[in-house]
Amino acid sequence: MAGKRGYHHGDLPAALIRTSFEVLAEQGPAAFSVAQVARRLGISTASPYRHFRDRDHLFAAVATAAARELAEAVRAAVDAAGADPAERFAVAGSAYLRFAVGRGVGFDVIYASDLAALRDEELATAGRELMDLFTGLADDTGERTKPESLELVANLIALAHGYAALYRNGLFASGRYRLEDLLAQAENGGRALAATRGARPR
Amino acid sequence: MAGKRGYHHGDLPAALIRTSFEVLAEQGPAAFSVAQVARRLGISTASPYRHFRDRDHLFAAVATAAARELAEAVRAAVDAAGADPAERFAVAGSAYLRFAVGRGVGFDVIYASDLAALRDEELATAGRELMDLFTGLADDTGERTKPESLELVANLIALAHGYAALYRNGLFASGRYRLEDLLAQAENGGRALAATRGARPR
DNA sequence: GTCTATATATTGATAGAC
DNA sequence: GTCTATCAATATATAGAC
Repeated sequence: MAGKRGYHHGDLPAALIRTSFEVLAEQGPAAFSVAQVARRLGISTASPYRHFRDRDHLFAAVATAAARELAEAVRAAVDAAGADPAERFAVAGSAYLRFAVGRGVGFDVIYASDLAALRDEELATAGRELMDLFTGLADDTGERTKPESLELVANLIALAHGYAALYRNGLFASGRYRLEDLLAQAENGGRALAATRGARPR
Repeated sequence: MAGKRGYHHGDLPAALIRTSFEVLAEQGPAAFSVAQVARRLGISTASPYRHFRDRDHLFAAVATAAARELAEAVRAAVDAAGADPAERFAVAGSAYLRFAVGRGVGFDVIYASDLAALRDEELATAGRELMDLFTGLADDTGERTKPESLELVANLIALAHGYAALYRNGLFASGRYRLEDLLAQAENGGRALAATRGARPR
């Protein structure tokens, strides 16, 4: 397959998304560029525009894939965590952290305000399902009103995302911090958050 | 002062730092550029290089100023919060969030790994004092070993920074979230974190 | 469907005039 | 100490050949 001379790809759109993840993992969202992705694939900088209208449309496709993969990673981690709701909730936070660091993509990309303007249906759906996953885990931790559940989710996401952001560049990037330790800390934080009001049905 | 023809400034270095804050507040660290700062000040793009060796040295000066102002903002908020240690700790988190959103600068800039290579003594000192402030507040919340205190600080910072990052771009940037609500949520989160093991001397 | 070539914009940084 | 002018990178995006 793809044995002819010149530059070919069985599935360039898929290859573009895959390579975009590589760039994001190594340099983060801010440094992401269509040109760099094209260069890595050994294709011209014009080729991506045959498949994605512009930078943002490629980015949206990457964000959609990321939302799905993140949801899958969280589900897997939670399933492996046992039955205790607070534990499952806490593990969801560390799974987020691990994914965001490893892939260079987090909620900042998946829910980026720039991408919201695109009104991409697939991305919106993937994003909604991802949020539903987290709110479901929060609901299981105790009797809560809907706003209380949402606040709990927001706190967990903020905690995990903050760790990820500061690990990539900032306070925890100095080399004095090991990711494994931060994962454990984020889990402890998640447990503390889950322990607030109503954690166990009264 | 500065009444002569042509472009003058009583204190261009200070004006560069001030204007840098404006750019950061409006566009964030990723979009920060020397050229844009110069444009805003109505000076040539060459002028800043008379006062700062390069982009990173200007950035370091901004980060230093930010570290000091942030420490001041946290101190003021904490002083206004009363005597309860857990409350003071929680308020420090929301003060961080408010500052990071308003100024466009947080621990990602102040402790940026790029700037660490500069070995700027003033920045290092300001950064250390900022961390000491937070660890002091954490220590007051209960009997803790040093690693436990550091973990508590890390959790608070991550929580607050995550909110700030996602408010600027991401989950909370959609317009459906009000900053005041997020500030309250971050404070609740801070209280939950402070309530972990040893929050009150046993 | 991919390429070459190009137009346009922005950036960081320097040399040299005033 | 500020300016004009300039260079080299790098980016997005398009037109047209193959």
